[in-house]
Amino acid sequence: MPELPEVETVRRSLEPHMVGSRVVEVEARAVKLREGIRPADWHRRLLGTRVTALERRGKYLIAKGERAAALFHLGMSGRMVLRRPAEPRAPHTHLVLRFDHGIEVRFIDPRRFGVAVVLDLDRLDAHPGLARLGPDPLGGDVEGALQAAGRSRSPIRSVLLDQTVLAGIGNIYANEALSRAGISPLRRASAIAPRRVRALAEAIRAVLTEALEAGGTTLRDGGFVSAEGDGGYFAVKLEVYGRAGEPCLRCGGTIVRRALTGRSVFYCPRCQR
DNA sequence: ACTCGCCTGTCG
DNA sequence: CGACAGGCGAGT
Repeated sequence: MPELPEVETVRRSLEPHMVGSRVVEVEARAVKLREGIRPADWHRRLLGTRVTALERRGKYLIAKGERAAALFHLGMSGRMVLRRPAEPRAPHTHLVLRFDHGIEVRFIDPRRFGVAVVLDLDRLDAHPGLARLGPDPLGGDVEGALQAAGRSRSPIRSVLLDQTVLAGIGNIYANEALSRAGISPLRRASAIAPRRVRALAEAIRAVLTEALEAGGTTLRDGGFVSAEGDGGYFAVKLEVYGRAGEPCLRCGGTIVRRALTGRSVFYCPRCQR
């Protein structure tokens, strides 16, 4: 579900409630996620710790504590929410951290593709998910990253989903950036002229910035919400994602959907080449 | 560089 | 009922 704008939205909504606060109670279920929750780790190493920072790297969130760090990834269906202890638990609540101010942070993940793991502070960079992340599209050199990947003969959509190239882009924003840049998601990365690579870099920055300002993309299923429970309203600005069969906003032609390596691409065949 | 598997939920 | 879903890594 969550890509960079959604994860950053969650980070911002959690930050004031986590940073500077102390974990006074931990409830952790031994559940198999992409990286499973080990309750003993959470109790031994995070209970009693004050959180000093909440950072995002790509689609990962890192809560740094005084003695250890907690690494989260929301996978496809993960959520982190702020709740009062008396409020009922949503199904698939796998981890609850209660803070000294009385509010709980709950990690919920029905499909269990997420990550919630305790790490040594000095071994964060050794974590396989973090070690090979490319630059952040909002802070790093997007054009340079695309140029470096520009020899690839893979379809450009696949390159944009590669987290070692740029960290944080998922299927929605890959499709949207390509729409804005007028590039077919099926085009080989190596066959994009330099000026169009520049346009794509700008489109990536723009779409992620606008989506973040909108508080992320909440589709009709309402799957994504911030930790405060708010949906984002970028869905109304989507040009192609989820719009198969609908008219292209530019040329009036029909948006098509097709499978590419198992995942959908959406594009206007007339506007995107 | 693709395919598949991991899971549950929702929509047509 | 099948198709599909915002991700990712193992295996080939």
